[in-house]
Amino acid sequence: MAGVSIATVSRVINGSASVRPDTRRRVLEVMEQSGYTPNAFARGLGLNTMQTIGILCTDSSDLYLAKAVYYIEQNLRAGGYHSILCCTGYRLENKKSSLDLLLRQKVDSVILVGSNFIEADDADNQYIRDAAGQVPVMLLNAYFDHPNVFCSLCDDLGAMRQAALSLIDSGISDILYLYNSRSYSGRKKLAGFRSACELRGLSETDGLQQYYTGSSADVDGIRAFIGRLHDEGLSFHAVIASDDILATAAVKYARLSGLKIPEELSVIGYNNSILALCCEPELTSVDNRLEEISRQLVKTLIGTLNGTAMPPSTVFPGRLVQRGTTALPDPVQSTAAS
Amino acid sequence: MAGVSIATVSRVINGSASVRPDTRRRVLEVMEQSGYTPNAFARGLGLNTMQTIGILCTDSSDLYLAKAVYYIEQNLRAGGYHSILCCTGYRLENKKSSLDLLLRQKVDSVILVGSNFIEADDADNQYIRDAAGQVPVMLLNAYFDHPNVFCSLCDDLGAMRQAALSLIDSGISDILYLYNSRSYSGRKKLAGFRSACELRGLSETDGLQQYYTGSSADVDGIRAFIGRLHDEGLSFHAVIASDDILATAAVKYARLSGLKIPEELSVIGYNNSILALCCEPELTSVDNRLEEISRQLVKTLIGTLNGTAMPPSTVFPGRLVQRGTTALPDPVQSTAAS
DNA sequence: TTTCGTCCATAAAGGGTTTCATTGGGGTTT
DNA sequence: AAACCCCAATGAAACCCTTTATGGACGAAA
Repeated sequence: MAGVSIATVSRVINGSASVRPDTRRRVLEVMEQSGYTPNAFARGLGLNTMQTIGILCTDSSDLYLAKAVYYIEQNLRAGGYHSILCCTGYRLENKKSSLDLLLRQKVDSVILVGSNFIEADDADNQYIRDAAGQVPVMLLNAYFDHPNVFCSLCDDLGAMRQAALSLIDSGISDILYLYNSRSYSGRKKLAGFRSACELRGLSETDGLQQYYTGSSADVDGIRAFIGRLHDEGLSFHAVIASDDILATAAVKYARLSGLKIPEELSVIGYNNSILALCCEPELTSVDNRLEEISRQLVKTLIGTLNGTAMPPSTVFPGRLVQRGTTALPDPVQSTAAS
Repeated sequence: MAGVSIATVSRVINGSASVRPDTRRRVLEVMEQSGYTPNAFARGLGLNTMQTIGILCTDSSDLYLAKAVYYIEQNLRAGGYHSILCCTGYRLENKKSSLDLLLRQKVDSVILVGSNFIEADDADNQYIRDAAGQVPVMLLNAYFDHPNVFCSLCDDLGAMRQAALSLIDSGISDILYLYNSRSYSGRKKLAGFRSACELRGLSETDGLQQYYTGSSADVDGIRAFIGRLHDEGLSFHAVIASDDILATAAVKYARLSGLKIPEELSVIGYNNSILALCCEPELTSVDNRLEEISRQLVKTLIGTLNGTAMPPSTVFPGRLVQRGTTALPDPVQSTAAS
């Protein structure tokens, strides 16, 4: 207005139609000196988007998921999107209602992080299909085959199989696989462990798959659990865990039992988190490429929103990072935790 | 419309003016069966708010800050607000531009989490004052005296003083205080440590304040750093660290040097994080009441947004959680990590 | 002179909220 | 019982601030 025009300002802001250079400059000048800022709500109303993505995370205080959220947010912002975070916990009802909340907020898409039970009772996943009817739905580290649902994940099964194979091929055949059955990824990795056993004809080691049912933060409880397994006669010379906390507890168990690591007990964790570095000795752990997975997810999302056809899923291979809790022949370099 | 009215629907939705009960019911009924959802953008335009709070976090992948963000989000959502997350890193420029981004997005308030350097060069804080001119600005665990700026924090200084006093009074006078000088809270806690030394006439122990300048995630580097300090002739029988990672490294140092914990070396960490439980022995650590601080912050925020006059700052006392790395007489109970 | 393009202004959505005016019913006064 | 008043409930319309479709003005090329 101060300058000369009215809706031309809009064209200047959005760079939509052609505006004569000096007109553009004049408008920008006035905008500058008057401190004008376009109203985001009105803009949203007109464009029907506020460039906002909903991140639906079960528990962003979890070490691993927090990193996921972090990477996602970074990439989203770099792509010009805002992230609205929503922590749902693990109860289905809360997930549903939070998702509704986000959709009512008119987010452009929803990213599900740390969603367990994706394959549990398939009827439980109807809410995902419903959401996919409205916006593209992105799944981090989970697979779900449905139109308008996109996934970016690590081949946890393969990575775990590889880790188990490494141990077996180094001569250790009694391996305790430790996981939390409530965790979808824990079960997925279990399949990888089983696969490795079968490949090497160790099917009789089935008895060495144990799940821990307590709180995943109760390190000492986990340690005691392992101790009880041993006392009950279970014999094992290696522990593979579905996350670094469980593995850390195994290391503590070994220390308190006087077992030498890795001579008498090898331990492999998962996620390659900071916990792996806090261990003494440092923990061998599987790096599941969280940063790459996250980046790819956002890349796929933005491509989709721009109308580009994107592959419905991308899978990255895992990577075993060897440190002090194993003595594997494989000359994998030790690397900083991700 | 389907029912009978037009703007009455608005009243029903907002519960603003009085609507006859049966009319309300009829409207709700139609809304239900027609699957009507008010358009969030239009709503925002009319009300000039979308009930959204910006969380400006330096690094939400940090164990401690991730928890902070988590608690804040939980409380905000319980209060009917959405959280838009923005990770800025530690560079001032990024903080400023991210804050602008949020304000342009018309958030109702901004919460700063993990903002170091709050008291560094005061000119650097102008952006906070500017923001406070537009919306209430909330500071988690930092103090800033300015109109429309509200703080909720733990008395880290006092808590650290108390921790140091406990050690000193148990007979240990050569204490190494370990921190990262880039961290605002690390310096604040240093003041607490100094205060304790002065109170007990231990001013000559000033030499025992050491800061580590490397990456805070490089546990082994920190351990080596402590080793060098020792090799250079520094003698200490206790380590107090400004976070649990540093303390964990101290424990690793002791183990590798063959020092018995706590007989030959006592260690106290800070934050009472999961790392404290992963340590062997478990780490004595200061709990700085993150959950309460966060809850109070959101409470203050929502009160302020509702027009209630709120205290500009609330301070919680810290709490020393004693575990295996100290042998203090103080009969404080061991507690689960927060 | 006509035609075509470029640049810009006018005006119509976009979908709610809110003020204001209207209606009607119940209680009070006479 | 009639007149009056007041208040609760509702509808009509202005408003919030952009975007975008439409069309007009103007200059250049044919």
